[in-house]
Amino acid sequence: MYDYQSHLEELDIQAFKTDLIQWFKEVHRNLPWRHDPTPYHVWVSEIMLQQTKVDTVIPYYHRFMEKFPTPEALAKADEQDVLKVWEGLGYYSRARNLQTAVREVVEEYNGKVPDNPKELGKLKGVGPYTKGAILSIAFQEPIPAVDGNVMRVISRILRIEEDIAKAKTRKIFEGIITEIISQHDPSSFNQGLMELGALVCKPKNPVCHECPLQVHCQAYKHDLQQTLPIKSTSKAQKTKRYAVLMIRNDNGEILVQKRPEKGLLANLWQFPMIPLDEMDFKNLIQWFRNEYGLELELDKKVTNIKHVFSHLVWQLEVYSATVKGGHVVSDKGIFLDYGELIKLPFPVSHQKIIQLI
DNA sequence: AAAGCGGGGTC
DNA sequence: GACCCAGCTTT
Repeated sequence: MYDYQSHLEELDIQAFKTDLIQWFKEVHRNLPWRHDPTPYHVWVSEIMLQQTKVDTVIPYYHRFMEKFPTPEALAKADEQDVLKVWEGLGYYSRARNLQTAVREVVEEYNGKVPDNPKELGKLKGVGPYTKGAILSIAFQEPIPAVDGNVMRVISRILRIEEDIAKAKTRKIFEGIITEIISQHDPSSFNQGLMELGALVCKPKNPVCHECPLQVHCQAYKHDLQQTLPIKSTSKAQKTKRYAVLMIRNDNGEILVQKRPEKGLLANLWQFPMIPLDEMDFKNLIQWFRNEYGLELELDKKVTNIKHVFSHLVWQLEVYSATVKGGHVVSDKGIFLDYGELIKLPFPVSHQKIIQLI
């Protein structure tokens, strides 16, 4: 393993800080959560930005703040309404954990977001990165906020060849940032590293000729900017096949059901899905009779939908069908008309099916 | 330490 | 297609 410690000792930390912060103040993007960086604003934005690009987050952030402008407003909201605002953003446990944590802040901390690592880090959904981001950006505390950008930028600057996919590698970067972070403006320092990672020191084809830190960069010096950082690859996803049923009753209402409160797409809604690897398609009518006590009449296959998640792939075969009668169906589902149905949060894969109605 | 957890953009 | 994104929780 290459010795990056010598490069850290070699680094002109004062010039590095100055160059980074000055660049950030000159070119930083005008983002909505930067207008008034209260702890609540920073918190919500940082949760939304987890594994999600800035451009994707912006419209969600506006809608979220319009609907839940304060911790108190979010605390007393219905979880289904929070999920509806989050609909399409993904990683829905972020929204549920955020509300859980905000409720704790309102009840235990009088609505004030904790300004110390110990209490902040206990909040649901607030991990090492988010804790550091809130403390540095909202409270100007010199705490590292190490995300993928920071690991990439610092890997290149100091020629670090540790595998950034490994969990323990993050601690190496936290140690380095703790040593070099600006005590005077930790907010601009941390945001500067991330902004640089997003705009200049990109994963592929970094724009080194525009980089304010070029003179400090070991990767540039040795032409390793395309090689670093080192990141091991994850294994391929598995594919699961489902039949998805668009079932209308006599009133033209459609059967939907709420997903379980844990696991994939928790507490979101969907059209009934039958795993085709576990059951033969020809048994579907019988299965539906047992499950719902209704006589299903299949109409036709409407379409196929392939939906890719980070860890698996859904192959959906969408069928239209009808039942006689069928108004209320216990906790396994409910018949709703279009106007009622679109008030509920659906995953994107099933939003595509709603479009077919 | 590894797996589970979304969805969209880029190359 | 593969990669990656202002990561965290659970196992």
